[in-house]
Amino acid sequence: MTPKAHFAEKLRLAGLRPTRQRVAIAALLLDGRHRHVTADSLTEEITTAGLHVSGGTVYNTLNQFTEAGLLRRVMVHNDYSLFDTNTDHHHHFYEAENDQLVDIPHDGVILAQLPAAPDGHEIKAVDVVIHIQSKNP
Amino acid sequence: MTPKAHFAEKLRLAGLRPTRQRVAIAALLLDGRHRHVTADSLTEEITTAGLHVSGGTVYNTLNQFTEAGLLRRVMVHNDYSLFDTNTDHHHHFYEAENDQLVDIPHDGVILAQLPAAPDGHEIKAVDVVIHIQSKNP
DNA sequence: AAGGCTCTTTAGAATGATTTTAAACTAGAT
DNA sequence: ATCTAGTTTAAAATCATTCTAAAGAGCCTT
Repeated sequence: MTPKAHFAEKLRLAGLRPTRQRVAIAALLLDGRHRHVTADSLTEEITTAGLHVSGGTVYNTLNQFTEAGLLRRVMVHNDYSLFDTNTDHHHHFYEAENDQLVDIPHDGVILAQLPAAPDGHEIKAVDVVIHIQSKNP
Repeated sequence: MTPKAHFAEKLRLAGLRPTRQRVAIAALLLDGRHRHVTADSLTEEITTAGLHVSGGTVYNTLNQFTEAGLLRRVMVHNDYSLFDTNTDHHHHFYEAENDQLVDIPHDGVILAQLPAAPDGHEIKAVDVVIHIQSKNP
């Protein structure tokens, strides 16, 4: 199976029509490497790859991939959106000084006790962000 | 001590010059009630109180109060900033459907094990957000 | 392989929260 | 009362993201 066909199939399974743009972005983001991207950094990657995708489509695609569970949105500040290509259950260190996000392995944080969700609700996800700063002395 | 003097003192202790606007906002936000506000909802409160503070100052003040530790910024989405008047260590339920944020009592979530911070770094804060959704059946 | 229907992409305009600006103002020290 | 640095103001600017209307492309049916 060609790589292109592989990603097209992946998109179909996710309920997304495999357009040229979505396949190209999937090839960049869904190749198994674990990293964090922004609309901006992704656009750079696309350009570097000698391709062009309009800004609106980059945003749409990131949102659609996230909704489809192919990406995960990480909340650390309100400046712009961050997406994690690792959708496995894991948490993050965040260093505000350098706007640096680092994955914490799955077993690095253990939640011994979760509160019950409010009546009529269920837990969808648990996000843990550990804010860190460089030590002074 | 008049209420005004009380809040002025509180601001001085936090390293902020107690201006008319900051004292007014402190009186609204730092009275001990635990709640979540946005720049917008705060502006409404100010108006309801028969006062006026310019938009820029509302934003500046929220940022300054946060930096001074009088408020806490809560990260749940990238649409606008949320501030918590409760600065004690606690976590949140977040229901995206209604953009509803609910405090979890301090002992509701227990982190049994924290990972060590990366070399040369120390942990500044641990934020836990439990995303919830209403149950279908 | 052509037609058609719907979904998608595009460039550019629009939106909206937040920040910046430059001038007017004020808290607090002298 | 006076001075100065910090603050407030209204308005403009910024910037990530979304929206728009028209052009394009999957893909199903002939």
